[in-house]
Amino acid sequence: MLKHGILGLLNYGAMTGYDIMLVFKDSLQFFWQAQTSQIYRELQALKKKGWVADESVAQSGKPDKKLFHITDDGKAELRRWLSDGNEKFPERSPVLMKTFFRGELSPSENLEAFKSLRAECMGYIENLKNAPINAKKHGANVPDEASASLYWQMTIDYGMMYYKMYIEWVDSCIKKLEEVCSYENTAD
Amino acid sequence: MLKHGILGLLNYGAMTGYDIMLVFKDSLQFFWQAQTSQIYRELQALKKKGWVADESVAQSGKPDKKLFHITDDGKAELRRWLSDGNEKFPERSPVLMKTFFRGELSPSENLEAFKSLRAECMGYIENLKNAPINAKKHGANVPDEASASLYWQMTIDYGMMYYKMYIEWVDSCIKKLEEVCSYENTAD
DNA sequence: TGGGTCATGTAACCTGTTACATGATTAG
DNA sequence: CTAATCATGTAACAGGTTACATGACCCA
Repeated sequence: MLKHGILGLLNYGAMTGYDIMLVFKDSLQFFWQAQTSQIYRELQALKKKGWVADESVAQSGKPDKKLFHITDDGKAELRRWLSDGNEKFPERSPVLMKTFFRGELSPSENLEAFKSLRAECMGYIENLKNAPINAKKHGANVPDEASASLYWQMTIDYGMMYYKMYIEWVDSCIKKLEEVCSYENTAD
Repeated sequence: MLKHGILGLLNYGAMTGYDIMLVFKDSLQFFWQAQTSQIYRELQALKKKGWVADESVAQSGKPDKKLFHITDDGKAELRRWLSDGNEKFPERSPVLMKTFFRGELSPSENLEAFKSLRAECMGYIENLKNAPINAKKHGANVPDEASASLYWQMTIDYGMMYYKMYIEWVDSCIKKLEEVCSYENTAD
């Protein structure tokens, strides 16, 4: 998965591992986070497969950097991946896994957990609002032609709809738990 | 993650690896799928940590089975995990990763991909509607007291809201692509 | 007699996480 | 002088995937 993400980024232009890390942080982090160490490892794996090639570039006043660019084989692989059907569902959710078993804890403990989850989601929405600004920071490394930015916008739309739905769900859980907690209090 | 899911299930009662696999298939598969081989491996790991214990049970006309049950240490670990804050966001989305790079393919190819994604989601919704029925198939292995089923219902609610949101999103993508495709046709 | 269900796993591999390690320049 | 930024990685570990392997019973 990460391999193809990197391939897709290099398809926009040559980049160093460090550049790729920055783009992930600013533009893809809301649906995929990647560790720096993993990016460098995947870059080596991609090179071994012949999908990317690199050249060292000396810089004055900065350490040398390795510029990676996509090869013809890499482009072919990128297109193969894109054409190769949809990714399988469902996506794993650690949050739901925990929710499923919350019967083991008290309603008031769970209520607190959902409240903090809500606050976290609000933060992510704020973050997403800055996505268009973030993307402009590295103009060259991110799609700017109309066709590419159309799809980039789709992912942002998804993020917004997703977090809004998430907050609605969390609110419905909070409501249910507040009811349970109020029964408990009146029973005392 | 899987470790704690298994621990949570065993907290409802003793089960074999095979039982656990069935519960995953019928009740948790919409937010977590687990391979049989992985379940058996995790069971061994859980045993090594002293969180579960097993006993062999001979059966007439069937192979022997290993019944696993949770230990006191296991219960303590389950509660520790539940109390230990929320799982980190965001969850990874392979579908969004692919969407991001679709500029490389033609709008009509992408339109087809979204249409098949839509059909897939509809199937998942139908499946989720059967979740309550599926859960009854293994009564003993799934929560039935009011407190536990409250949380189980929350995960189903999430699933429903999630897939509805997903279909809305896919529809908005389809609409955008149909516009682009119609421009292309009139330009010919 | 062939497929489904019950029942258990091993081995190799791939992907992701965490911790550690280095070193120069530049801005406050 | 110190923290941030640019720049590159290694090692160990944890978690998930795929393929393979076995064996008995039951039903059609």
